[in-house]
Amino acid sequence: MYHSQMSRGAQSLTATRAGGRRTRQRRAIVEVITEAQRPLTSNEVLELASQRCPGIGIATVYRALRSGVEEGWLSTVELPSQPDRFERAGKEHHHHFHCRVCGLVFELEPCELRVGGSAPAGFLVEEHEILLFGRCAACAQKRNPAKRVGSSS
Amino acid sequence: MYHSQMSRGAQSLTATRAGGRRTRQRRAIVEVITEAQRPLTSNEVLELASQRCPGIGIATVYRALRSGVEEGWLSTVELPSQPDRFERAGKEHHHHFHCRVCGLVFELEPCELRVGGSAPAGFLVEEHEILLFGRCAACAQKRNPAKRVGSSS
DNA sequence: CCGTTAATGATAACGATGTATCATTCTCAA
DNA sequence: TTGAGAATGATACATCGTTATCATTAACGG
Repeated sequence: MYHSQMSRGAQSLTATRAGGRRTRQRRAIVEVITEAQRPLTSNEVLELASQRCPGIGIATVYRALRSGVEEGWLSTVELPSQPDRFERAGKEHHHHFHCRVCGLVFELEPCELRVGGSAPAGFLVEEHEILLFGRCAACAQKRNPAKRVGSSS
Repeated sequence: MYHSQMSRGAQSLTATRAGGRRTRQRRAIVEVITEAQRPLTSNEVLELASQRCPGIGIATVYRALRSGVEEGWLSTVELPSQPDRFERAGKEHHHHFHCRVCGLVFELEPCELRVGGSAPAGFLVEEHEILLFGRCAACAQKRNPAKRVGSSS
């Protein structure tokens, strides 16, 4: 083990491949995010990825999410008083619906609203965010009976 | 000091006044929030109230904010990745503008948008929130020269 | 196959926000 | 005026989401 090729892999390659090594963990993470039809929290990613890749750790999830955002294929969905969620980047401009019953966040149809004019004079609107809160279809159905509208007692 | 009225204030009054005792601190807190034309964070409240009431502590601010919300005269303004802000309750339905330069949050004009239809079928929209991000008038003006729009180098 | 070294997983540490504790001060009804 | 106890201020503590540390594992170019 101590001859000729000691200096083999030394400083040979400079481009280790954009996106890093293809590990089971990273593949699982990319898959669950791609297949989810809604933005996922780090914990949701962990749980889903664990099914395909048992033993995967939360640190790995955070690392993959962070580099995904840096590499540009992931985008962060921030809602008030909620942990960050992540979805694939590059979709059409859209907003989200937060179900207060099950806590899931859903994507809404692409948004063509122009809100520039709603700010006071002199204000420069660079971006807008619209959030809807309520019950998703599943939860609205489940809870409907309990939600009767004020018939006397 | 140890006669007749030992049992005076014992369990005499049940109604200590809704809203509690009128202290300098609470008065200062209510004043700064009332006078501010925008929602304030706990720290902003602390700083502003400190001017009228030197030595006031952050715990007092948090306590007053919490009971203000419980009593109903204060409402919480939550934006993504931001600490809670507080404004007087009871205003017309409105939204907020978050200046990315100075970080201040401003109230927008009352909102008459109806967004019920934008959710998928079966979804029940109970509330909506609109956020604008950009530069407030002051910051837009200050930074304008630096913001030139892509004239070659 | 081999070695370099990036990636992993367990977990400690972190920063931010907010709450609990507790001795002291101050309000306010009597 | 008085005193019960609400409110205060200093600060310890709790929580949450996330990042850093570090020894171990494993991807992959040669």
